[in-house]
Formats: sequence, C-alpha cells, structure tokens
Amino acid sequence: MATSRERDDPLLLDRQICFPLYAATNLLNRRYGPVLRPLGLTYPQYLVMLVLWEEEPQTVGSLGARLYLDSGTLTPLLKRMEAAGHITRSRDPDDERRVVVGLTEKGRALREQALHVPETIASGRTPEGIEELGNSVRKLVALLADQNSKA
Amino acid sequence: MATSRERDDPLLLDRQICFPLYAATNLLNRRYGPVLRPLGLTYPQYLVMLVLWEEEPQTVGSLGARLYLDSGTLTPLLKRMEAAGHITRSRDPDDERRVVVGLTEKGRALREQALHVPETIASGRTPEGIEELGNSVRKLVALLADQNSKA
DNA sequence: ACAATTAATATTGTTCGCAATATAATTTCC
DNA sequence: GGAAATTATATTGCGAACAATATTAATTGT
Repeated sequence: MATSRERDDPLLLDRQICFPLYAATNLLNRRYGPVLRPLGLTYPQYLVMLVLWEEEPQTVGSLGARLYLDSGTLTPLLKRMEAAGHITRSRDPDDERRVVVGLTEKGRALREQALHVPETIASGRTPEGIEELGNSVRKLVALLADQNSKA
Repeated sequence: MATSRERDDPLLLDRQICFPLYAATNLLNRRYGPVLRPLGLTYPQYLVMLVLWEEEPQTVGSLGARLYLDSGTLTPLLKRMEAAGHITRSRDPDDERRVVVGLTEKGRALREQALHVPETIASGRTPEGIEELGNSVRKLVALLADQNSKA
C-alpha cells in the first residue's frame, strides 16, 4: 500500500516551496531582532523606516502598497513608532481620509546608526548566489501580488 | 550632497534580501488562508500536520526542530489543534518532561482533503525556475539555522 | 544518595498579521 | 446639488512568533 513517505507524495514537507520561505523569514526575523533592538525598532518597523528614508512623507496606503501590508497591521505599528518618537502622523488637510506619515528629527538621525545594520546581518558566510536568489524571490513576490490583486 | 536615493545606498529597500522573503511569506500566507480554512487549519497548523502525516508521533521538540519554531509558539498552537480535534497531546510515560503529539482519526482522515492543497495553491502561472528557487532558499535556511545555533 | 546542573515544555508579555467590519471623507452620476 | 458608490483609514478579534522566565523531570558529579 502507498505510504505517506513516497517520493511523489505532494504533501511531503520538503516538497513545499512555501515552507523554506516561511522558515527563512522566521530565522531572519530572529537574527534582526538583537541588531535592531538598540535602535528601538522591530523588523517591520525597520522596513517602514527604510521606505521613509527613501521618500517622505508617505500615506498609510502608500506604505502598505510598498510593503504589502494593510491598515490593520500598519495602524497600530505606526502608532507605536509615533509613541517612540520616530515618526509623525497627521491627517492630510487636502483629503482628510488620508493619514500622512513623516519622520521626526530623531527618526531622520536614526539613519546613521541603521547604516551598519546590513553588514552586521550579513557578517559571516553569505550563501553562493544570494543576489540571484533575491531577484528570483522578487519575481515571485510580483507574481503573487498580481495574482492576489486579481482574485 | 549624498541623498538617500543613491544607487549604492545600503539601506535601499530594494537592496535588502530579507524584504522579498518577508513579502513573499506574507503573500503566500494570505493565499493559503482561504484554501486551508475549509479544513479547519491555519498555515502553521498545516505545516504541523504535514510533519505528523510523515511521521507520528512526534514530541513538541522534534516538531520545533523540523519547523524552526520554539515551544512558546508551538504550545498554544498545538492546544488549539487539540481543541479542534486534529491531534492528541500526552506526557511521555518514560520521560515526563516530553509531550507526545499524535494524530486523531479525524486528523488522519484530513489528509485526503489536504491532497488537493498544493495544486490549488499552484494553480495559475508558476514562475520560471521555482524548483531551483526552493533549493536556494533551503540552503539559506540551513545556513541561517546553523549560524543562529552557534550564536 | 543527594545537591547541582541540564533538559523539555509551559507561561507571560509584547508585537505582528489578517479578515471582517466600521467610520468618515470624497467622487460620481443623475 | 444630493444620494449612492468609492476610497482611506481605524477597530475588533483571533492566531501566530518570540524573548524572558518559570516549572518540572531527568541526569550528573561527588
């Protein structure tokens, strides 16, 4: 009889593409934690700062579009960042539905310290072809985002 | 003066390898949700079932080692799965520190329905070289897990 | 044998992440 | 110009995910 360990079993954990992505994300998040803690940021908060350091101000919606997160996630996260003094939140006078997110001086200054983060994370052996891997996952993200938006 | 938009800025969001992994995981989780809901499973619960369908019973520790999760995550998750009737939890009589996790009949039967999950998720266009991508991410996971354990 | 150490899991507190829903402002369309 | 539809954000409720700590059982050293 067929067992659950057959090579062509579609449910083998090691055949799931999703699982290594899930595991890598958890492991990376665990690695970023101690590095970002001295900056007073969590990993998703760090991503918000990366976006704001590139372009500021942004609306909640534009941040969500860039990071693939919705307001249910962003609103409380941004409130915590506001309480920590990193960002400002205010209604757009021209369209009161929008909330405009900007950097405080403290938030802008934090960029200097954050410059060390990437190399700190990458210290130690970096796997072969990490650049190519990044590009492949970016394509996957684009495809998933496109398919999700159509569904 | 140097702006934050320079091509070699280490803080550009699009240069971060971590971000596409994070985004892909979120997008995939969002896609699995509706597919798994009829089975009464969340995505991490589905992963636990995949492991148990391969080999049963398992301890909390062996599940955590396989999925790169600790007891703080697994204990409440397994309790919810027990409450849902998918699994059993009991102390190992030979070593009362261990909690042994097994499948109920309902949990075993669920495998039939789960057989359709992978193809349902993969329906639609699959990106070029998805196999190779899986292997690359698996290598990254192995490296990260190794480095984290040594730290 | 028994105190000290180690191992396995559980608990607590905080922060995501999302679906579903609610609220309020703006556009559209007649 | 005003009702209806749309847009943008917020709220609620639930399920992860993890650090730090606690609890209990097994193992080790003397």
